Amino acid sequence: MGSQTGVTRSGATRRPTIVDVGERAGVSRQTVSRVLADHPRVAEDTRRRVEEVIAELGFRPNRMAQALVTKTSLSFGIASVDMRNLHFAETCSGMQAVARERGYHLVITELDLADDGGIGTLETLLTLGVDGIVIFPNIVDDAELEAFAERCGCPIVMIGRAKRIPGVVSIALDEAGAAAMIVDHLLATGKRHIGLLMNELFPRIPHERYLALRQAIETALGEDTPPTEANEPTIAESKAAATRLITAHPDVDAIVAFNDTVAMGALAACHRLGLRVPRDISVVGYDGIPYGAATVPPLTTMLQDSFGMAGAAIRALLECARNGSPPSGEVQLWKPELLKRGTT
Amino acid sequence: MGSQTGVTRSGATRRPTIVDVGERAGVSRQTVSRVLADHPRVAEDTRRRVEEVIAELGFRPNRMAQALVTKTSLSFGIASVDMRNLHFAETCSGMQAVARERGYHLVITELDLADDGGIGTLETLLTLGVDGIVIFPNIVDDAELEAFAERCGCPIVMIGRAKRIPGVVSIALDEAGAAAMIVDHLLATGKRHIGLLMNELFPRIPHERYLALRQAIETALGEDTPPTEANEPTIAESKAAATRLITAHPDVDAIVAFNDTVAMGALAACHRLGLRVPRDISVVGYDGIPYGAATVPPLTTMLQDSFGMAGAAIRALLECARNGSPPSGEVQLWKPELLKRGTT
DNA sequence: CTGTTAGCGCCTTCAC
DNA sequence: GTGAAGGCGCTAACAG
Repeated sequence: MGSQTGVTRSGATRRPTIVDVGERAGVSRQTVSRVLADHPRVAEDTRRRVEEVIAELGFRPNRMAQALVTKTSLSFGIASVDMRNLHFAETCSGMQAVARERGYHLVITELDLADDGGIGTLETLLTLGVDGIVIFPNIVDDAELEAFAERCGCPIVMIGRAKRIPGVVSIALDEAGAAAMIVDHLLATGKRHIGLLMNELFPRIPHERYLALRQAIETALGEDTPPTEANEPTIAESKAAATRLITAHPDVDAIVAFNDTVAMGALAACHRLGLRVPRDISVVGYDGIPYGAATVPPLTTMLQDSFGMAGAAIRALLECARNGSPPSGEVQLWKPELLKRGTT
Repeated sequence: MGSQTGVTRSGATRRPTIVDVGERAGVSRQTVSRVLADHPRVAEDTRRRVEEVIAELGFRPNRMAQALVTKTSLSFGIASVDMRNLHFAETCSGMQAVARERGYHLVITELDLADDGGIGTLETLLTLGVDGIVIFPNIVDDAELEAFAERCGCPIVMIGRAKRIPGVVSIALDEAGAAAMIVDHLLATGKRHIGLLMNELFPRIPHERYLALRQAIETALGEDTPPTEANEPTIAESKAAATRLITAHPDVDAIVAFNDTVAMGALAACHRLGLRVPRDISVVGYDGIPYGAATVPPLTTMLQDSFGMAGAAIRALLECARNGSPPSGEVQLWKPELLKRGTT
């Protein structure tokens, strides 16, 4: 007997294949394949018949089989440092929307830094046949990433880090511009002693945000190194770090935090210490996460166009996939926007 | 010439295959396959030689080719209603950790409700060959989901909704227990007029949380329907809804919100209205998201063991995948824990 | 212990 | 316009 859409030993119905469709429609499987691919040279009559059978059987082509022969999986790999990061979640949602429009899906994973400093995770994505990779943010060693980019045979985009690496597209905030805007704003509101709460999660890479803020503060105030604490970006750690910062430097009248989570921890610490915000002390974050609107007072933050950046990342990958060209190694700097709310 | 690891037309190096490895090690590709699978009947000597060549070439097996023949992709599909939901992000991170341990990866997607009310998205996951699906939370029509579960041939788990659907494992909070704990706690702290801020994002399915809370309030206070507002779970919408609720029902002295995001919006609204929390009004959320620790005062919330539930979901899928059995249709109710903080 | 044969489901290249 | 081979990279089932 020929193949037959029926019941397998396990009791589950076997999914129909193009052969099943072909037999039922009285054509070869090749013709079915042509219909699926919207090939022009198919008789209108044949096409309709095949499409009917496809609908009848609920046939859907096996993407893995397609990928095996076309070498195109219609999937992208997304490697995040921490999926619980809200800014990542928003970016992810944006990437997914753009990808879906074009028939792509996303394999999302957390970088396992213990394993090869993250390269192992990227290699694993390759074995899945992804057509491109987004790293968010890139904390892989530059040299290793460059080597990987060269041998991996698929385009790579990193979000959140402005660094020119051959074969890698970089999409990031204009940190220098952002820092200048924040410092200007704080000075304009009468602040003079800016303290920083930075992220030391990834000591192996330089903190562009930190460097940019320090530079902006030096330029504006002529000071040298601003008082700085570094901590993991959790509420509890940020509260503790902010308390340390304020205790050690009682003259600090403004805190710039690595991101909104850190800023919210800092804000809570200020309240606990009995400081009035923004009168005694200002607080600024980065990212523009929704929860910043719920604090008292609402958090001033450096808004990132997560959705726009997410779309740009996927579009860059799609572009490379379409014309087979390797990524240009370009750096896209996105204009920041300071959302002035209650904490400044 | 035989196959040769070299440069393709596009300039990218072709990934080596088991044939390449076999040729170089002087064995058949089948032997390489055995080494990969840790098959016992391979000469120690041969195994070592093959492993050397594998390392030398940087060979990694093509997962799609493996999946095509084994009918096991070592992947699970995760369908979320909204990836930007922080509770989902945490669950996702947990699922990913457990899955990775067992060599599985996750294809994460948002349910496209416009397309077949979500079934289309699930069908797409099937074409990718996923070995199981997690729906979070399930907002697909019950009858449709049941039909899908029957024909899809892979196990399905839904998180966040306690409903017995044949062929679907349900992992959810014990809503009745949670509601009783909250109401008891509010009564114990002297509150008498509980208002609800619920989620009407998915009008097509009953709100277990709402029903449970209403039941608990009726039981404890003998009241009928508590004052309720429904809104999308954003900060802004929640602020507005809370304001409406309080304005319309000035005697309300406690608000129970659908989740922490809604609760944070409500808290902000209370502050804005000049109400003292918890003295004038209490606020309770659900989920235990980290940001609840940063509000002033910190948010009282119904803690969910996201990580535990995530692990249970993946483990249920792994179990089914391992012994080929369909899911039992069981309902796992997880014990809630009330995290009493400053807002009550 | 190892090699050979036969596919998994699909697309590409050629014939007709 | 359509069909018949051939193969993507891998594993299962036999041989030996």
